[in-house]
Amino acid sequence: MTEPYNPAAIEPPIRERWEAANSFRAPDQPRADAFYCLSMFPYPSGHLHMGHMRNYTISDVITRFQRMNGRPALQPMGWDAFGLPAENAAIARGVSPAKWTRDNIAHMRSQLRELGFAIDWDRELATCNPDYYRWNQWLFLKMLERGIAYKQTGTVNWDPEDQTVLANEQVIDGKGWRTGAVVEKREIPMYYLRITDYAEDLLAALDDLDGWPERVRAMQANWIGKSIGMEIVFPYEGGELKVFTTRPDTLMGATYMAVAPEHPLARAAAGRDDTVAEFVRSCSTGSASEAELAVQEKRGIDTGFTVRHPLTGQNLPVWVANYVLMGYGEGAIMAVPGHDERDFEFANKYGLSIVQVIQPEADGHDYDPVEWQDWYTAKENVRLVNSGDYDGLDYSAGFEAIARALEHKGLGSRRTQFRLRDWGISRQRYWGCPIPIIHCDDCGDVPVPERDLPVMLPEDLVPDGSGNPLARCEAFLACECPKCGKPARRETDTMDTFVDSSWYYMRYPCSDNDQAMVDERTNAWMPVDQYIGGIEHAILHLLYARFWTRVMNEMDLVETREPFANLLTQGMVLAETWYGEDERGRKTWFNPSGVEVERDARGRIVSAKLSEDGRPVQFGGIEKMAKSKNNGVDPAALVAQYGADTVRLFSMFAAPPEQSLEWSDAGVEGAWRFLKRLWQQVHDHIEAGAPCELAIAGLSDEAREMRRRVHETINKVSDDFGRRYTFNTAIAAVMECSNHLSRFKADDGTGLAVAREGWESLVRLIAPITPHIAQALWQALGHEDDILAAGWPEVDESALVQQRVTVVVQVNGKLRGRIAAPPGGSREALQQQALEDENVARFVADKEIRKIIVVPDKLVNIVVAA
RNA sequence: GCCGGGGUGGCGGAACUGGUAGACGCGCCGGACUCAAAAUCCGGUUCUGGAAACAGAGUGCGGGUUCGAUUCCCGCCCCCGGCACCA
Repeated sequence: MTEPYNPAAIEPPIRERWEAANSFRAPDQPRADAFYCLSMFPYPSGHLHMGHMRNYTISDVITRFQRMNGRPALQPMGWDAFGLPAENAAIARGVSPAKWTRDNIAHMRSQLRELGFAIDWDRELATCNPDYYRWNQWLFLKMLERGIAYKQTGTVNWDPEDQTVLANEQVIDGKGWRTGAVVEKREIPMYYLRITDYAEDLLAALDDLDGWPERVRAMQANWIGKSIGMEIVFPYEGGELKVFTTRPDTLMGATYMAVAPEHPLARAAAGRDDTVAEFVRSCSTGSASEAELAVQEKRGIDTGFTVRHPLTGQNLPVWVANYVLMGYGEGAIMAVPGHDERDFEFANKYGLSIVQVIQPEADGHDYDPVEWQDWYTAKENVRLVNSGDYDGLDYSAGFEAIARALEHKGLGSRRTQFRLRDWGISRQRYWGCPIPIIHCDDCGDVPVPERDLPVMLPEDLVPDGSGNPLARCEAFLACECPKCGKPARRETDTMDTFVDSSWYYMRYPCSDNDQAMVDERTNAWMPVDQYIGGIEHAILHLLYARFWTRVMNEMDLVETREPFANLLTQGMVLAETWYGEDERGRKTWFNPSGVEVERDARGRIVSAKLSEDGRPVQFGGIEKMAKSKNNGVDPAALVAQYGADTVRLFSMFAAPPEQSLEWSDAGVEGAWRFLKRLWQQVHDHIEAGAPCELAIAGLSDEAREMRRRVHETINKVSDDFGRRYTFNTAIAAVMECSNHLSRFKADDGTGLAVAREGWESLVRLIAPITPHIAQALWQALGHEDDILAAGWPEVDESALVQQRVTVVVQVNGKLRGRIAAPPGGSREALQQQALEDENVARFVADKEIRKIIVVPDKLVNIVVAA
């Protein structure tokens, strides 16, 4: 009798075996074909959640697949350990962010170990450790020297009650999350990194990133946002107003100017006119986030200033408008309400004049200055009108002629503008990497000398939500000016956590080096062969990492300029939500694990109740696992119940990695059943007796067909793992093949040999997904070695050849029959055979055959007259 | 608002280059085993009609290209991700 599948008994000893043999240690100096497989490192929030579980299973599957194919592989792990949640936990529980974070790391590390991931733990790092963040500081100082880092004012959300800078996330409906006070925008000095100097390169290099999803490249390209246009000068008494436009061809349609509330002209107007001042002030409340700004109502006020049109000399009024962003272009626009939707809306609201300057070449397009139409912004098949000398020109000729006229007058020049802004890295927060700057009354801002690094973050402070505790920590603040030696104060801002995550992958290969940020081992492993992480990081993190790598490359620290050769963006993990309502309609959300569902004969949900007390609950839809809807499923509990392999199997089977994944307890049961069955079937096979040598020549038709299925499966699964990364279909193929193998009658030595080849193949094919059971079965099949070293099954091409193929027959594109034919049959033979099919003949009858389409070995479509 | 993605049975999904829509799994229905239940095994399962053979319909909605469209094109609806201080 076979012992039933018991993961609680088999998994721990197998993990101990791997650990004792140091199986997952990657070499320091890898061979040329070595594979660097990297997952985005987790924020140590407390517990491993399903998103982590999915992410790390994907990278583990890829790592193990590469290892089984003979390539040395590095799969490291670390902790993105600085950040806001630690401060929130500190506020809520009075514990220091350092302790909270380190406890979380310890807990999550043990959770990861229980999942059997092939991680090289010797290289583990945490960004909150001084031996990591000192290199943030070191590189920041290098950037300052090179002018890549600089200081300038920037806008932040300010909570006037707590006297604290708020993250966008902490601003809810324009109010502070803790105080409810109306949030103000504030200008404060900050450090910036000149990512815009790299805009052209970051954009152009996207074309070569063919290992990245097209959608991520598109998002990055749009984010960088290259626009070719002109800088145009509108002169006025005592100055000139500069604007950037992508449509100089519409210059003759400019009827007013609009400047951002922070623009110098707006300030000047506010200084002499209280109404304008009041308006500018009103623009300073509310969130600084762009999404908020984009949906707010367009408002504005006339400054009373006018500027002269550079070509006509006509006076144009200057307005302050809340839809003009100070951070883009010049913070001022020439408004062409006739052909820009935002200007159009604004002009209609405030009664400003609208002039049509574009007209489609085709007839039937009337211009309506009240109702917006899409063609108003057209560049193709249009001519300029109401534009004086430029009438009749098309877009490019108009652009060219107006550009020349402006250049001739010295009132304009061609320019490329990027939407991308420089990266502000200053955060007015405690739990982050200190910015290594000292403020001296005499010498100003002085960089901390390299020999004094790291600037250590005190770890015993407990923030309370108002201000930055560093600003009250005398032990941290007090220092001497490195230049003049007088008493001075440290900078209390810390760095954006995106700095930490911009280079951690270059540190894993050399995480033990206390003399240098990176070393030759980094070059040996970089670039990352496969990077895996959430789609939500498609723009910011990935763009900053690409920028940071370029900077390090130019400092001769690393050889690579692009950090990630291949990118896989995994979807979110979703789950059902269930709620009950009280008399007042307030909802209470219940975890799906405590809900029992009743279904009708079709399988549709009839009703649901709490298993605890039978109270009825309502279905609230499928949503991202989150605390707010209480629909999180704890991977640790499932691992305890089913073992790591079942949880890994389900999370890879339920959806392809790029799509969102719907968690389902019943689906987990299904995965569990499959493993139980596989365990039983392999043991049944072993008990059926010893196979003899596999002699391919004398196989029965059934045995040959069985072998064909096995090798088709090897073919399919290898492609799914190696090229497509569709683990769900790989698993389906293994399941399908195991269904056939278990039914295959292997009653003699030859049959057993075919079955043995099949089971040994399947066990290895599933090993990257469910490594523990695969290892146990591999040993049961008589192998002593680690399955990682067992090699990947090879396809026997000769086994794939089919005796007969099924060809479908359509009449007018509708399926009417199937015929079996020898492969490689001629068109004529297939046509003939198709027409002889009884059902096909019924539909063709005596109708006139117009055409017959034949796709060899696949399909015949007979087109007949209606 | 802007940028990107998605929508296929009761459910998760498959169909990779325009060629059998629904692989695989869940759920449900029926059967076997059992005193019974669980577990396990066998069969069925897109919808409508039909005992069946088979026929008609069907991939968010409306149109188009094609011998043939889940796949390509145009218009629309809904859902999700990002929007620079959540990570």
